[in-house]
Amino acid sequence: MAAGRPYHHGDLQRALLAAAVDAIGESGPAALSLRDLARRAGVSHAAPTHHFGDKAGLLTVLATQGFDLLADELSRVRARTGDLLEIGVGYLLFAVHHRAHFEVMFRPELYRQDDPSLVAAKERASTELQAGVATLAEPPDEGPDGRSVGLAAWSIVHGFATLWLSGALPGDIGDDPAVAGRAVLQHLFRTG
Amino acid sequence: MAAGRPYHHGDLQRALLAAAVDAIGESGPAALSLRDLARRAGVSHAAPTHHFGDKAGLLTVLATQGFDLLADELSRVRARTGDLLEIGVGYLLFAVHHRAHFEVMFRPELYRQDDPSLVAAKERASTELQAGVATLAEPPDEGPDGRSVGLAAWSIVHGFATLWLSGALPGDIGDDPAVAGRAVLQHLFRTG
DNA sequence: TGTACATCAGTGAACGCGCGTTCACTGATGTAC
DNA sequence: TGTACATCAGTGAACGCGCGTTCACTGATGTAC
Repeated sequence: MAAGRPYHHGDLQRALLAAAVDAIGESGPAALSLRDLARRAGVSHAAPTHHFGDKAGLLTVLATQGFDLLADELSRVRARTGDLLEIGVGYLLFAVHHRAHFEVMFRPELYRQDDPSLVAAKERASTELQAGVATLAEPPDEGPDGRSVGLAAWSIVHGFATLWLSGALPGDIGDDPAVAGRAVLQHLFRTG
Repeated sequence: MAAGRPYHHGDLQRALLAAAVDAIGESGPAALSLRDLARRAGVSHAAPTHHFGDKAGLLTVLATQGFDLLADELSRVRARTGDLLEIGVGYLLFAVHHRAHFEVMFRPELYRQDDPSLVAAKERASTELQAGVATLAEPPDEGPDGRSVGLAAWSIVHGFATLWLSGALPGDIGDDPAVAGRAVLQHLFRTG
């Protein structure tokens, strides 16, 4: 196999994305540099340009992947449990297990918000979230702000995930985000 | 007054912090450079080092200011209304009106988390938040996770603020965060 | 009221670094015939 | 089955840029006597 490193990498695009996940995990998305990714992938520093054009191009792909992964995860949990609380926990676990993706997804200034694949992936995730809210046994009162229940669900779950990732939560909250999250989320979701 | 720019600035520390707020508002905290701040303050590029040492030093001061401002704001709203929903709206408005401070506060990798002034300011804000939760008419059930009500309140408010700032919320939500926020927060806080 | 001196605040030149981008190139692969 | 050629993927040298940091310096201020 590794007979002196072939000229062609074979799967450089994927390798660079994986390197980006590692690098973001270490120093955050803003500190990302294409030269560093090339180094991690064992490739010349000009190679990434070939695949992504520039940093925003790479992060657009990463964000798109992220929204797709999130939509998949939410869909899976909904099919399995049909329970909004568990869908919320799924969102939380996605943020913790795909931290790099999650951080990029919610810093839209880092990528191309009008990219068609990105827009599509974002809509898939958004649709999934709404479908989750619709599982509530007691549907929200209708009217102009009927959707505010969905925004409340999204807010509490997103807020807990963000606070967890930033390390702002009390130190004795434990290290299992699912357990800690469920205890918190039930205060909103117990109505469902 | 401005007779040919005096050698001494007079209040450079404050001027640099104000410049930092502007710069962060434009490009986020990660893109901050001390040389840029010096330029904005009309001072040589080596001057900031004199006051803050390095970038983390400056951001530590900014984060400390932020936690102090937040504690002040929460305290004021609590004294005026005694209502957790309004305290939540106060938190939201702080995030929107002091966006640069807020963004730095919740990216602890950017500053010195063990700085004594910072720790003190953070504790003030945290204490205020707890006092706010204590205004709930119906106190939460006690036991090991009695504090989870407070974490739920913090999560929903922090999540809505974060989503608002990142532009992730639906476009037709309007441009008044207090109105939009109140509609969402009441789903959690109506019990109080 | 005056003088001497210490301290403080800001200057500007210099350095080395990592970055993104460009460019002519070369090695590898795939396809037409 | 073989050959020619187009296309694609990656190279490595070069460039200019903004950055943080260091350093000897100078202008301004405050204080002791």
